[in-house]
Amino acid sequence: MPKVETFNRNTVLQKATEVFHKKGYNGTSMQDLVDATDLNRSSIYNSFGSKLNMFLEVLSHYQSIYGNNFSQKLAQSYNATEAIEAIFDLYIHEIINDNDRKGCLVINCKSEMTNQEPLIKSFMEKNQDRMIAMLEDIVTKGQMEKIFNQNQAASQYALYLFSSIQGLRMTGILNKNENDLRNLTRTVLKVLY
Amino acid sequence: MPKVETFNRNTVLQKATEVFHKKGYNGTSMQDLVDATDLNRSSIYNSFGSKLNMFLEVLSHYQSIYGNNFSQKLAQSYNATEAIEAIFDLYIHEIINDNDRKGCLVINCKSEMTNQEPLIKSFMEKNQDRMIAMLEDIVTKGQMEKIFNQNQAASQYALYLFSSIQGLRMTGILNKNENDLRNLTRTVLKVLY
DNA sequence: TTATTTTTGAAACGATCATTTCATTTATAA
DNA sequence: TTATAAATGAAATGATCGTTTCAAAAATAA
Repeated sequence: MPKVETFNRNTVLQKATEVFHKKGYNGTSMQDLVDATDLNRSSIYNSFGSKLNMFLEVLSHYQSIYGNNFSQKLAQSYNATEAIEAIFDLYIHEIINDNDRKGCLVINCKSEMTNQEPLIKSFMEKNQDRMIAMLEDIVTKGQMEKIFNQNQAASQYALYLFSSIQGLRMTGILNKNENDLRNLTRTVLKVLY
Repeated sequence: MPKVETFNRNTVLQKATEVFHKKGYNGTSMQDLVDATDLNRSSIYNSFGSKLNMFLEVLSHYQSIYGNNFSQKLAQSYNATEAIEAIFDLYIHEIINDNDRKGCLVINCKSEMTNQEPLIKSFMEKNQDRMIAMLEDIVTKGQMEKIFNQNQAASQYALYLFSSIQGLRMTGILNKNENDLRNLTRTVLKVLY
């Protein structure tokens, strides 16, 4: 019966992600999205409902890609040290490859919209919970393996690492010196040992 | 000859700061600024030139207030430990009092505009240099006083602290638990000793 | 082929965007 | 008081905002 959706939803989301990432939510116009996605204005509204709704899908899409990268790296690591280093390594690469200094889409959105859009706020809360749970998992394993010390509860170290990642990502917007970033990471992780 | 500027420029900047802080640069309209400052549209353009120009003045204003707070705290501290703790303490209070989760005006702006506005980018570079210089100063003193270790150069520790502050400020948008934040700060500073 | 359902294109919606214009008001210096 | 120059108010600028509308095109199932 129906004419089926012709465009590839992931491709469209990828294009939309690039625009939102570059210009931010408020800096992106619907015309920008029409131009970037090669979709008709009506098709966007048919498929995504509104600009905010499309952005929320973009966020989830971006998050799931990140999540997959994490899972892949974590699966490859033999112990907690490798795991945590793999994660920071991933961010350092992200920073160095971010030539136009866009920063992190999620962090940018957190600072732009958390206090304005309830749906964004709850996305950020879930994101934070998820990140901290993952980090706490790694720390707990490291502590059980006696690789990490027990000076702090795993949950506290997880919050510390979560905070450090956000700091690293913000710092990396202007400082892309790999030595600096690796040194910074070493300093952050030192407290665990 | 001339009629002199009647409004108080600092008061106007303060009002404008509140709006930009709450809504971000792209989220703030000239109408918002007219409403908030009780200034006429023409007067704003006469006195500030453009929205971007007014925002740049707002940033400087905000920065100078912060700078004064820093100087005051630093003058009151007897050694490097007290100095660095005073700074983190200042941010923790800032976070806890930020009831509507606006975050830090400068950090928000860094993530929103660094890749879009050259004038903002250079402001952020200067801001980073200034912050790191201040932190390096404290670390150097702490190292000379043998309070801090010498495992890393003062400049590297300064970058680490700068990064940690940004992380703390971003984390504080959603997590306002004072125990968590103090614990986080302790963990950050532990590496110095 | 035909009926059905969705996508598409183009135009239009009213609202709002940052900025400009200009005549009027206001306050100063002479 | 009078000449001068800036501040002010109100309206208008053209562009762009997010969103809606609707007839035409397209693709499927029968």
